[in-house]
Amino acid sequence: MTPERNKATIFDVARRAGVSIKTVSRVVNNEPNVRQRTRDKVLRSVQELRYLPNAAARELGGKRSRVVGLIYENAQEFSYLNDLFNGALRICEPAGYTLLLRPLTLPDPEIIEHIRQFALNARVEGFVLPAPLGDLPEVPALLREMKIPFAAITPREPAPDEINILCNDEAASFSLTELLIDQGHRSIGFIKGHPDHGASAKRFAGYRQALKKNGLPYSARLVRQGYFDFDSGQTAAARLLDLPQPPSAILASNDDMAAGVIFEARGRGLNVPGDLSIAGFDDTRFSSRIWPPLTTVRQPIIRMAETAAGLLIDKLDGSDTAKPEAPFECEVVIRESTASLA
Amino acid sequence: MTPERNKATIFDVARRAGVSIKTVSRVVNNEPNVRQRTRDKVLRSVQELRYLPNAAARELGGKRSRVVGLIYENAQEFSYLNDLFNGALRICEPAGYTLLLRPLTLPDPEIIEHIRQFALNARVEGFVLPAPLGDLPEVPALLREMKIPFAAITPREPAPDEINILCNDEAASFSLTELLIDQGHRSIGFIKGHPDHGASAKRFAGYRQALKKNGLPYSARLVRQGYFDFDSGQTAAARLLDLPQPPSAILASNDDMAAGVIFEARGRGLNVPGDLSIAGFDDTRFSSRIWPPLTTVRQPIIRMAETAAGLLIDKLDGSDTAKPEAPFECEVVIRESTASLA
DNA sequence: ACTTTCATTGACAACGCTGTCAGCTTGCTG
DNA sequence: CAGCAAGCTGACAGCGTTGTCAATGAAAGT
Repeated sequence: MTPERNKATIFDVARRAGVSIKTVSRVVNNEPNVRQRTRDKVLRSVQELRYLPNAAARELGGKRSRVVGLIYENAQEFSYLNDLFNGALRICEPAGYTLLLRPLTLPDPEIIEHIRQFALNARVEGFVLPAPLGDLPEVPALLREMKIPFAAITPREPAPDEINILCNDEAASFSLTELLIDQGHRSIGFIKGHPDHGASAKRFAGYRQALKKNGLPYSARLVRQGYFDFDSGQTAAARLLDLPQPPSAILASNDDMAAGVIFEARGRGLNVPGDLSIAGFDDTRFSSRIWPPLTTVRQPIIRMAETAAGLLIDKLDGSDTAKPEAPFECEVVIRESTASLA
Repeated sequence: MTPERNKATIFDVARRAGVSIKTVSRVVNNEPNVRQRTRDKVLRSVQELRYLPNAAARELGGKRSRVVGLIYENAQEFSYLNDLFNGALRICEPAGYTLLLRPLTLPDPEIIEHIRQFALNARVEGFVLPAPLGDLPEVPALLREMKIPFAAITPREPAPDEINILCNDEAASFSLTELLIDQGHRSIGFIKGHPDHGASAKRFAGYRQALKKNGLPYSARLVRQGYFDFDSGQTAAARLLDLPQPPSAILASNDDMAAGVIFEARGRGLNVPGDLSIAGFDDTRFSSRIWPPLTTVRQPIIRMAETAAGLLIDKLDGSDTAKPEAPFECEVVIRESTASLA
């Protein structure tokens, strides 16, 4: 039952190097005040013995669990989660941190209690906090109360002293809208994202700005509320297409909804993009694989997650280089779901 | 930096209950030989103090990390992974186990070393081993060598004493093929799955059996090798459709490839399912959201993962009820991508 | 009543590390 | 060359559990 464990302990290393265990501890933890020669000696016996510090003992003695938690909404787009996880993991693992995932299902009246339990049970030292959980005011509030640092990846105003990773949703939405306008579209429907997501407002704002800048009228009839899921996209599209004068293009606030729009359009026998241009946001794994492939906006999620995890770990390790990050750039990806108005 | 931790220790509980810490330990770990009255007393003070055992101390003292590892292929379908993770987590969490994820990228010549490192670093006590990693002979071999128990979720022959969760891929493939035959299709293309996946052979076998039973000839020209990814599905479809007498239906060994087939068919202006019926396997999140929605086979991944994790934990806990599980049933999901031959 | 047996309980030593603090070296300063 | 600060090192006490083993209590057998 007990797997073959690494046998060497700090004592073995110390004996072999002819120093005390404390010195080994210092070297292993990269602490200062060890002569270079001593350090080398220790490092050598660490290597020779393939010494691996015992995490349990470390935590027990030092009060540091080295656990980073990543909580996320379970309904979230999988490829987003995957990028998030892989990005964070790429930083956590080499830094000696364990990355623990915890899905949460929204809405959940006890979400705060669940997060608290998770933090306690898993001894989480710091959280990576993606949207939409980071958008819920209670979650950051809880973590502040519990004194657990976190790195939010969500388009909110960064609080002082807190890590916040942004990307320029608004500018991307602006570009995407302008793309459609450049293609000759004058009547562009918009499907808003879930109201609890900070990104929703940003994306909508970009749309409005682009209309304004290009002298197109804003019409509330062309705007529908969606919830970032396929069905709401389909429903919103149905409403827009039922309009006496339906739009010639629809911009959905994410790709899941855009897929719903395509689905609805096809169901009506409409030709995409001939009869209707459609664009989305996020560039999920399937965005390029549905027919027609979707024009969309790609966020550098992996890099954002890496940065979030990196800054968080810096904070946990006490190497406080609190430089506020510039927002990450999104990239408009043009595919076949949009075309010039005939 | 240090979050507010649960303060009560085993000593506090012991004092309050008027017993020794060892007795508290026994109660908390559900060990025998504690009088019921004593047990109740202890349980009460555990509750009152909201006592939570310190995992690090537990591991250090007891040599048990209570960590279950889930290693998976990074390219794997996300919804599959998501179900896998959620299913396993649903069992691990209440049982007091930590579930740790580790993506692996195939092919990787050092995969064994990576798994070994992961097992050592994370002190993994047992693995949940989904396909395709479970199909690679080296991986089970490594775990056996390291004496780490595992629960494989892959259609291979269960080794004695090892946990193996199966589903009846073959029967499902048979049914799906028969469905197409019943719809009047006489020429049915088949796209094989990745040769390293055990499921591929099973699915292919089901296809052949159905042909045979229904008196249809088997033609190797109608069978193409795929690799479970979108592109290989598209390529295989192109080959099949280029045939002088192309099939009227194509069965792909998973939905990603089936999506590739749809993509290719649409690109050629073919009507699906009018000109070509298409079916897949797995019922991923997107299978119902592409146009047309895909006829496919749904595996009860969540329950399979739950069962795998449950049996694994039973084994780790020593409550060895080694009853071999019956294969799980797959379900054919009929949607609009298949239709009767006109 | 007197063993014997077994269920129940507790004392105490690990477990492998980090934090604290004191002591020993250096290298400078004057 | 004494005097002192700063750099380096080690001894040792925790940290909160579990494992071992001995002690106690209760039940059963003679």
